[in-house]
Amino acid sequence: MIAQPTTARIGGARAFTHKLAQLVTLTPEEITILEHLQSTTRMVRRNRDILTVGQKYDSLFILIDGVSIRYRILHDGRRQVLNISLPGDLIGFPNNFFEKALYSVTALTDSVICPVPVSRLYGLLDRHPRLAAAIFWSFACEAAMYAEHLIDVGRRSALERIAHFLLELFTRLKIIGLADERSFQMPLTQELIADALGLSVPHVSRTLRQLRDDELVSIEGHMVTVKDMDALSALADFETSYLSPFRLPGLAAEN
Amino acid sequence: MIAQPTTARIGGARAFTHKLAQLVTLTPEEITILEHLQSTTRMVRRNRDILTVGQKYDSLFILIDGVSIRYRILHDGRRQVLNISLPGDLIGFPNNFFEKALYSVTALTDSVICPVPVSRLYGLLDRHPRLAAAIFWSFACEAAMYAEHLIDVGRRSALERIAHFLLELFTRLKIIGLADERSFQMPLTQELIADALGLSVPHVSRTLRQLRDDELVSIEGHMVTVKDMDALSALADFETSYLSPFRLPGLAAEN
DNA sequence: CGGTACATTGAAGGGGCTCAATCCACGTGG
DNA sequence: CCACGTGGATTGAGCCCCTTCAATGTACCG
Repeated sequence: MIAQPTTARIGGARAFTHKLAQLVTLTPEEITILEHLQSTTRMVRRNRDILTVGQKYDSLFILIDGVSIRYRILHDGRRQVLNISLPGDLIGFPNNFFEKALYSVTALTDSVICPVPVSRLYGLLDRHPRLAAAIFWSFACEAAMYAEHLIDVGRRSALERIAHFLLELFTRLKIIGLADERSFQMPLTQELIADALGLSVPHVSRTLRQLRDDELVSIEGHMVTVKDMDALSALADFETSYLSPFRLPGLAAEN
Repeated sequence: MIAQPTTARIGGARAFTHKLAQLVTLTPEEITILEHLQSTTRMVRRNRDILTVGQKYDSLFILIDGVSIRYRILHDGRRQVLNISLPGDLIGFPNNFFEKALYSVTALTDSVICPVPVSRLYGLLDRHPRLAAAIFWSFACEAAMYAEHLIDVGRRSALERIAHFLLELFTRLKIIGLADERSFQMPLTQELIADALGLSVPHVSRTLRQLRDDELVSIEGHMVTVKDMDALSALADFETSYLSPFRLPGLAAEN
């Protein structure tokens, strides 16, 4: 009833630059640097690892195109999806700051990524602090998503949880121009939604049905449409401020 | 049976410097800078906010002494504790990177904090990149704790969850010198443990009893002793690598 | 000595799980 | 063009882990 990852790509080459540009007014020079950062890309096939747990990495990756998940599998096979990366997201935090990657990251669709050596980032720290700070902010934003995710699984009912999940995904897709006014393509299977939200697959199915029965959303194929944004937001205790730009303290755009 | 926050302080004035020193070999100059950073401290009473949701902040805070929690309360009163800060931890990430603080942080014990203006941090970026990177790493470590926390509430049973929680707390306290070889003082009430792990208070109580009955831990007053580290770690799927220092890519200590 | 805050224990109920069958869409090959 | 295989979604029955509600116990404190 919902979705399965297809080979169709989701994303756009300018998502990363576009996201940072919302944070600080980029100078032409900075834009050039960013574009240059993204000049060498790599293709990753669906279901292949972008990062593998236990490996050592010296680069972060900008996800140019595609959808990927970071996850952990417990000894008995239970899986927890930790987060979902969309085009324009940075992959590898906090993995790359440890001796060995703590989690695997797998591409759900054929994807395009762009490696960014960490040494290069440290170079940015020096010479382009505003860019570095903007990247820094994107980590803060990711941490905020973690927090909301934690509230989801810790204290929200299945119905609230899925409502919140749909709204967050919708909002993130909209920010990068991959959602319509009120609808979007669901990039995840119900099994992945279950593993992200700490639910079982049958219960995800039942809960989605209830959201439809309550006329809060409609689902046709992979297309999810928010029918009553206010009611859904109220149900989920959702508000967008943790996803949208915001400010860089001490770093007002000088121009 | 377990704990309640007392007025007794937990912590030590050098915890923050000490933690960073484990990351990079600090030069005397860098140590001086760090100590200078922590020169002006502030007292916060038990049950007072260190940060309040919705407020605007231009500083991070180093927690010198005491224990605090970051949390969110939903409209109907359910609470999710997002993380627990111990002496030496930085408070205010990611809160201070948004226009308004997303969550409140409350002191559980009388605490000593030290404000660090964000502009000061950006100054560090420039002139002392190794220090800045070490601080940066502490954010990565916090993100890793978020991830483990998410696995706790998403995919671990109550027993596994509490086992993991105890081990993480034990390990963190040990790193800052506030735990013995196999035991530590529990700084949280069962209600706080419940709200951190997405459980009810009675079930926390029952589950702790089971851990005692199974001879995995013993609890006497506030004192928690790990009786069988291996069994407890196996139960919880716990290993310390996400908590302990590790490496700063591209930033080997030059001396 | 009574009050407050926290912990413990029990009984009953429910939300979500497990297990299992069925259904459906789609792609592939004969 | 159809048969079949596969991955995913749906639905149902029964159960269990954990919750809720409520009472009791206990330490500490003014």
